[in-house]
Amino acid sequence: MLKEERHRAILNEVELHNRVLLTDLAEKLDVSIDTVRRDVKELDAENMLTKVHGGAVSLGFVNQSPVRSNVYALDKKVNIAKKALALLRNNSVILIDGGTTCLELARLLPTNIKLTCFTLSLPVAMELLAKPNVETIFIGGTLSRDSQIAVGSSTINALTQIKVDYSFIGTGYVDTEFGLTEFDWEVVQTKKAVINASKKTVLLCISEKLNSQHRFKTCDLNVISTMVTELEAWDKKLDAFKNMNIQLL
Amino acid sequence: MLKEERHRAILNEVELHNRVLLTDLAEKLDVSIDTVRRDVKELDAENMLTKVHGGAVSLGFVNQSPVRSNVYALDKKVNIAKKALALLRNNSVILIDGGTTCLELARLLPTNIKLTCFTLSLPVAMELLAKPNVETIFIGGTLSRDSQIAVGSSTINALTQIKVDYSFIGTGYVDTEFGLTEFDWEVVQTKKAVINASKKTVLLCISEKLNSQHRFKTCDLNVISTMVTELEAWDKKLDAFKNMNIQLL
DNA sequence: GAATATTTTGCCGTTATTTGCAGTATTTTT
DNA sequence: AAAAATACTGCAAATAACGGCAAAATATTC
Repeated sequence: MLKEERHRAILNEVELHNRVLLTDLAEKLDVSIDTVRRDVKELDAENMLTKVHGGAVSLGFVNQSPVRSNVYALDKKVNIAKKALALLRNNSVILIDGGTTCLELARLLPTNIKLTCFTLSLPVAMELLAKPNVETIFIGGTLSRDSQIAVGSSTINALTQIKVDYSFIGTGYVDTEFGLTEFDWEVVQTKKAVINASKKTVLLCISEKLNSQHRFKTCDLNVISTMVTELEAWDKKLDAFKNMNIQLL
Repeated sequence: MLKEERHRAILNEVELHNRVLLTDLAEKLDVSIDTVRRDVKELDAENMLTKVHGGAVSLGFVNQSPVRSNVYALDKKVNIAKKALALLRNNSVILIDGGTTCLELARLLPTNIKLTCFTLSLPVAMELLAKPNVETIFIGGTLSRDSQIAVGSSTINALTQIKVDYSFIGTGYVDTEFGLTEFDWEVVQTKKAVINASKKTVLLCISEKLNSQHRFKTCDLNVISTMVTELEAWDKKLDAFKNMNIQLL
C-alpha cells in the first residue's frame, strides 16, 4: 500500500468520525502503530488534521475560541478580568456567570492550574471548552435569548446542589443603596441561586454601572465578598463602597 | 512494446484506480522496473500524474483540497437535515443531539412553526437561540471536549425527567448487525438516556457510516423509528435496512 | 542494405526512503 | 506517587530511487 493511499484513508476516517485512534487506524490499514503515527504527524504538519494524544481529530473540530465581536469598553473589561484572576488557586471550583466581562474572565483563565468551572452561559462554556485544564459543567435550563444564559426553575434547582469556592458574576446595575439590580426577572432569580451556591461571590463590574438601578433586585451589596472594577483603589468613585466590608480590587 | 503505448496504459491504470504500484506495472507491461520508473518520471514531468514513492497516483490525489470546507460532506448533511424537517409539526417537542449533521438540522429549522427544543450540544444551542420561534432548553452536565455535548450522570438524570415527541440523533457508526456504536463510553450512556426520553428516535446518518462499528454500543437498530440518509430510497446500500421495520427517508 | 548515430532498455552498485522493532522518555490516568 | 498508555529515538532490514554503463533496439545516412 502506498503511503499516499494511507494518508487518504486516514483523512477520510478523520473527517467522517471527527476523531480516530492510532490503534484503530493501524488495525484498519494493517500497518504498525509507528507507521500511522508517522503518517498522522506528517498530515498534521501539512495542516490536514490535528494530531492529539493517542489519535487525531479533524481540523474543524478543534475548539478554537470564536472571534470576539465588538465589545463595549473591552479594555476595561480585560483589565477587570485580569485583576480577578488573582483570586484563583490550583483546583479551585468556580462558577462563571454570563455577560461580556465574565466572558473575558473565561478567556483569560490561566492554563497552568487545574480548575473546575460551572457556568450558565453558552458563550462562556464555549470558551472554557478551549481550555484543556478546565473541567466544565454547564448548568442546564431554559435558555434566555438575550442573555444567552440558562434560567428557570430547573437551573435554580440544579444550583442548590452545588457549592463553589468563588462565583464570578456580572450585573446590569449596582448602587450603594439598592444593591445589584437587573432588567429581567428570570435572570434575577437565577443570580440569587448562583449567590446561594457560592462560598464567596465576586462582582465584576465596570465603573459606568456604579450608582445605577433598575427594577428587579438581585441582592444587597453586603452579600458580595469582592468587587472588581477597572478603577484604581483610591478612585473617588469607589469611596461609597469602601465602608461596606467589601474587598475592592 | 512502444513507449507511447506504455504511457497510455499507465495513464489508463492511474485514471482507473487512482493509484498504481511500479512493480505491478512492470509485471503487467512486461518490462523492467527501471523502465516503468522512467516512464512514470516522464509522465510526472508532463503533469499527467503524480509520482510517489513506490508508484504513482492520479493528479489531485494528494492534497486534494488544500482549502477544505469546515464540515465534511456538508451537502449530504444538509440534504439529510432537509429530509428530516418533514417530521416536524407545529408545537412539536423535540430533542437535537450533537454532531455536525444535527447541527445542520438546527440551522435549517423552519421559523413558521412553534417548537420546543431540548439539546445537549453547545453549538446546537447557539444555533437554536437564533430562532425566535424555538424555545430552547439545554440539558446541563459535564461538557465533553470532543463532542461538545453534556454527558455524565446529571445529564442522564435530567433526561429521565422528559419525554419528547422526536429526538434527532447522530452516531459514530451504524451496522445492521451491531446497531449504533460509538467511540466514547460517556457519549454512549448519554445517548441511551436520550433514546429513553423519546417517543420516537430519528437517526441522521450519512451513508459513509453505514456498515461500520466501534467498541461501545448505543442501541440496536430496532429502537430507531426513522433513519435519514442522503441516499435515495431505492439505493442498494439501504437494502439491508429495509426489512427492519425502520422508516427510511 | 550496410554502416553509423541515436535512443531505449536492462543491469548493477550506491544511496535514500520506508517500515517495524526495541528500548526509553513522556504523558495521562488512577 | 505509581501504573498504564502513548510518543519518541535509534537501528536494521526491506524496498525503492538514482546514476552510470553497455547491450539492444530503433532511426538515420550513405
